[in-house]
Amino acid sequence: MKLDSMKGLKRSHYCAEIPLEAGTTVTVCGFADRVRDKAHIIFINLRDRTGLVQLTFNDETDREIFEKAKAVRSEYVLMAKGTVRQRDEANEKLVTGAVEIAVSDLRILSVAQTPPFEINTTKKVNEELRLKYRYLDLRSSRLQKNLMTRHSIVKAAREYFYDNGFIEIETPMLMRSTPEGARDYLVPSRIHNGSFYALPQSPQLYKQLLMVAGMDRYVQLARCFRDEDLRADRQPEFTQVDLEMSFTDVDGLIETGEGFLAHVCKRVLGKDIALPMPRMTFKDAMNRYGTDKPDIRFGMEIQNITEAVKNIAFPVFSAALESGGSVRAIVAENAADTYTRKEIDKLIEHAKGIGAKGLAYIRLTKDGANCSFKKFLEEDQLDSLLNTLNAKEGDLVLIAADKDNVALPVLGALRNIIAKRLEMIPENELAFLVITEMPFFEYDEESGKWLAMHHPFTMPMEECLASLDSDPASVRAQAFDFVLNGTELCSGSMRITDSALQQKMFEALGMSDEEIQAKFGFLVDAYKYGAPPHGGFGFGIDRLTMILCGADSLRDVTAFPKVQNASELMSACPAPVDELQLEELGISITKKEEEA
RNA sequence: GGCCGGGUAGUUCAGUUGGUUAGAACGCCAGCCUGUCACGCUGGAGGUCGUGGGUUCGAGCCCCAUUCCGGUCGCCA
Repeated sequence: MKLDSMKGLKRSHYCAEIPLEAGTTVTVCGFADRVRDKAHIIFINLRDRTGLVQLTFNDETDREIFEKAKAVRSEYVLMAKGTVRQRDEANEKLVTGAVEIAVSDLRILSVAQTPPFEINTTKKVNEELRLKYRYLDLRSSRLQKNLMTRHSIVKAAREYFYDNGFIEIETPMLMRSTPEGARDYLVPSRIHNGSFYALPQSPQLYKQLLMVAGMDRYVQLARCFRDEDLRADRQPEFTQVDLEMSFTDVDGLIETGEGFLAHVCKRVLGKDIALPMPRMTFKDAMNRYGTDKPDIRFGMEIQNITEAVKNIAFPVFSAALESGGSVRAIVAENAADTYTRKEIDKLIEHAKGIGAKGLAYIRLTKDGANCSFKKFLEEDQLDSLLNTLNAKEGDLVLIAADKDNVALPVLGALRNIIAKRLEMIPENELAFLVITEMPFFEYDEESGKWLAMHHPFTMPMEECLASLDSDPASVRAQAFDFVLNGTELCSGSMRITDSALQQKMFEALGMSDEEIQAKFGFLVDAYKYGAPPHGGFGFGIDRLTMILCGADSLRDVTAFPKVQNASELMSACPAPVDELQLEELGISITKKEEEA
């Protein structure tokens, strides 16, 4: 087919933004969405990123244009000039449904093969196929809407921070590898044979140095990279609203974060968020929800029933108590019908999968209590326990007896699973939560060492400084997380600006002087030249967008996402490179040995 | 690396105890239709049942291996 050119035409309006007044002349362009050929009259829905408008062609009006319209198929790229006309019967489903365009000039700018799947189908097309043809899937109104929401969020973020005195500064994408934390993506250096750059996991060190440099308030929409396994809410490259500010404290940082989120919600959703947001210490969050990122849109809090079960001669309980653990429970209201014996077994299997030795349960059906440790109960003990738990007929009680670092996360995970299953979670609610007083250290069983939970430049809380050596587990940091609907959005902290204290923290982490000098020498040196008190945080824009769009996966709010094995299906990357390229870099590939 | 789920026309799915020529809907192609809007009607084309091997007279179905996709645990300061 001979294609037309745009010559002489210029778009006057986006499809869904044409004036709804009859008689207006408009020129629109886009893709043919659906074509309805009625022999002597043809309707074409024209689609662009704003939406749809109906083009009308009549063989009596203009035979030539009509014949051209007859050739149009789905996804052809069109440009049409015509007159807006009132419809006899409006299509309520379209923004432009009250009118149509009687076309006087039609240009077919590009033809299209039949796409491998329908663009705006209600069917759930296999994601693998959609990712292979990502550019086609991105034509769907769902993904177009998500990307535009993402744009609005980014725009609102820049507005907020620019208006509050933050200046945007770009930090390097090629930087020094810091082996702490996540695995780095490495980039070989051609000039320095055998040496590597790393892609940033975050601009952490650079932004701190910008405070030493006196920039006072920095912000950046920073691309970050982590070479770890993917999840629905984890991509190997992602974007953070990254910032750092001087002459502030934890409260100042949290207020800035709150203001930012409130501004975004107002701008993007038109929603007012009540400030300040609820706060909870890390310890409370663990005790009440078994996680450092609780979803507080529903209850089912974890209860400590250690005292209440003291006199029950159930060996599992006593064993847990003897090993310094506790007995914790959740009460799932009206869950007894859904969770049959078989379903409970599945829950127990899941609990075992995440470290529990088992689970005790009490299922309160209308025929009485079905209790997994009934034979260890004396008279009245069950009633008394149920009373303590505030459990009633129809409820399901799940009990975990173990060390706190097992029992609590297990119940926390089950709490989420059950709530989802029982549809207890209000979909449209935005439950923000700030977790404060995060622990400084985290014990690594594997190496037997204490590691920095956030990062080693985090400022401990002043009252904890004395117990640095004596009781590392109790040391809390001037660090916080923002959580939304059970998803971590942001981590932030005040930084250490005192060289002596920084030295002490490195020592507590078991790092030698040589190690410190080699890895962070430039940072340690910088702080010797005067550093204002400062701190900062990074907000995961992808996750925030995902939640505000109501999407289940980051793939739905990322233009060209990676799949679970970190490859990209459309361009098929990563991919091998030319021998010559490797030679220049002095790299030879050793194939991983196949396992026997 | 472990565990769980999935892969059958272009798409979404069905496919009985292993048994005739693997079906439906949508899409596509052709014809008809002057107000459709998920248009309608008639007809047609379209299949390496993810791949490889095995069991069997016979495999979409059973067994083994493998690959791809998803979820999850480990991992993610």
